[in-house]
Amino acid sequence: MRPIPFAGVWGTSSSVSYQIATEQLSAELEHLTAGLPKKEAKRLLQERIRERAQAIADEVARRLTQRNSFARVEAVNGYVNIIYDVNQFSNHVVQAAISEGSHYGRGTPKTDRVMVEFSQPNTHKAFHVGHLRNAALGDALVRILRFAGYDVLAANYIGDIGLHVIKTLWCYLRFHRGEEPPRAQRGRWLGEIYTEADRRLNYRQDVVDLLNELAKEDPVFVQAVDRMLKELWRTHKVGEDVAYLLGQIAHGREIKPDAFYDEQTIVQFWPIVGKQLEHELAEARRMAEQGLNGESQLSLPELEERYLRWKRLAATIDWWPHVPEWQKEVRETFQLWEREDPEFVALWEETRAWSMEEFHRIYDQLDIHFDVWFYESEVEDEGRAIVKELLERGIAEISEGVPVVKIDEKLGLEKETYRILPILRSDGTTLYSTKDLALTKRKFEEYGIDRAIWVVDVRQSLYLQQIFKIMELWGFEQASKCYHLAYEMVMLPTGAMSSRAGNVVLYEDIAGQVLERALEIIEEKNPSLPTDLKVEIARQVGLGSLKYGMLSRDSNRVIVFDIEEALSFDGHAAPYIQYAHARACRILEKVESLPGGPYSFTDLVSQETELIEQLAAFPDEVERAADEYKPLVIANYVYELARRFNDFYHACPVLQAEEPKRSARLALVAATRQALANGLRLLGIAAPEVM
RNA sequence: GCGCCCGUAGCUCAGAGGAUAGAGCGUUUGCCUCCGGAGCAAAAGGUCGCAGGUUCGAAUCCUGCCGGGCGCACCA
Repeated sequence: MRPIPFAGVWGTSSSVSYQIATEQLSAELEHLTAGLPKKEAKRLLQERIRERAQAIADEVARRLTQRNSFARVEAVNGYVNIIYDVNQFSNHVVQAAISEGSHYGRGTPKTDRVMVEFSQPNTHKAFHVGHLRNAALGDALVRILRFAGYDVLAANYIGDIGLHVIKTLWCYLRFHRGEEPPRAQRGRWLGEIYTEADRRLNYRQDVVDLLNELAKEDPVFVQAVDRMLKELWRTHKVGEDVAYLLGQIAHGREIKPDAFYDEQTIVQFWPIVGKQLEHELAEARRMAEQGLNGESQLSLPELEERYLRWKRLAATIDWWPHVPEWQKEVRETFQLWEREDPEFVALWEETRAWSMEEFHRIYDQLDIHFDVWFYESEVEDEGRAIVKELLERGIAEISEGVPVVKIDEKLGLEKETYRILPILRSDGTTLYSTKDLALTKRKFEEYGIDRAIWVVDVRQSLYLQQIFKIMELWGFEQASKCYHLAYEMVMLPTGAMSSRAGNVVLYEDIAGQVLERALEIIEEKNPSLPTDLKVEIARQVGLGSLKYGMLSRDSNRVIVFDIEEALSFDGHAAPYIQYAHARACRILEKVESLPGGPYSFTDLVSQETELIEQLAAFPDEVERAADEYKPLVIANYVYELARRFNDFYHACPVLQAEEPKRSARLALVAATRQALANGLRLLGIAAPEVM
């Protein structure tokens, strides 16, 4: 049984006659089709079943019509369609939406308590559009589950300690001590320090990665290597390292960052590499101008990209000799944290507050709220105790000096599935897994939850399954109630975001642009509004649009974030839906009060029936979105509702209509406005009354 | 090597085993004397990656292949 998929009729449709026909005919057809070629037999079968299904449907429809309990019962293409009374049905839907108001669509209260952990930003790092996808998704999920009737706890888990924090603070102390960023910029400033730290510490690897790629993919470069190395030898006399480089590149073997005898080799070699890349690029451009294919197998954009990478690295080639010493300093800095050095802890607290201030500002702006705040720094000790316990109970063991859980082995799995998870560093410092085990235990023991949902990037999929399995091995029954809501990453047209490579779109930058654009449009469309209202509406429209872009795509699909698209408020986007809402408000504003029901929904045109049909679907869609953890369902729903409302709006005058049509249409507008507002609210998107 | 995800219109994406696969952007053409044009109407655009299978019926479920992305021991 399913709704009839035709606009304008309401009822239930059943394909049961197909099943009956198939059963009835199966024996009979076996000998009928005997001896026929397979294809023909199949066609005959299909034909007969269709005929029989139609006959059965006719009979069922005839009998149901005689009883006369429905408006109409018909048989079409073997389906039995039971059609309701239009006026009754419409009144039921419209009056429900009006009388239930902001509760329209709500599910019955459930006893399950669910915790949704999402957002999880790292302090000392930048909040970018990838984090926005997570926040929008998690927040919408919380709102939907709540509306569906669950008892929901929204939890945030701040990454306020870990290697990234240590690196940032090392870089601060080493290179930026005493610098004071402007107050509103402190969070971002820390993020930049982190990027710098990361670039410094990975510098050798980045240089070597580029060399290895060139050796592997650029035959022209490989041909020129001999000459380049001779030049290096002639000018700087670094014999052993030249031999090493030549050997590795000639034989296609990987160059290792720490295999050099002379700290200066790469420093001297780098400009020579640059000259070669520059030469290759110039050559390729010259050939392209003449419309010829160059000798290089790489495309012009690839050559350009490589040259740019070289150039970036060349700007700080003096870092090369220092990298090992910096790495050592970072380990020492980690010890300051482990020893709880008071001065260091004070610095950590201060800088952490800088990031938290920024996060709170962002959450306020986005209208995202949490019931529970967890911090990684709070579960370190608990985590270490758990590792000890797991070791004692034989679930964990020491392998190559590292405490690990060999999950497949413990579960008795032959095929490698969950593999091995380290749960503490060999030097005793904690890992993400150490802290996550402690946190998960706390969720179940202290919050009494029945289900735990993690809204986390799909790349951590294996990792989270490992955590869940360790909880199971440890004896937690709730392990089976853990669920990872995975979502794909946000990429840029130029590729994956990477703070080290310097191509990250920060949330605050894009939000700034979107707000500015939204304000411009309001200024143009509605110049007479008071300024602070314009600003507020710009926020609602701009950020709504940003969120909708994140929610209107399936979670397991990569989003390529395109600034142009984010700044466009036309078509399939939040402003379209908000605009429909504002229009509805405008009509309702013009009547003193909404006439009471029942209304006369007779002689409806298709735009009216389609709108009522969509209105009626809301409660089911909420339930489905909650069952499947899919805000996308609601995103699609509200768009379709707005679309049908716009069709109605253009086809059906409301205020000018004659009674009783006028009252019925007014009620329909009011009901639609309510459903639009409720649907948008579930996505965390505001429904402005004017825009 | 093992595992997960994606492949639908020129582009970005919806699509709950069911009737004629839908939107937006872009292109072309119309619509403000009429509740707000961030809108509406119309045209054009499809071997639903390929090949098998299950089914009365497959974009949807199963198997294999092709193409792309991601993950797999002390990052988070």
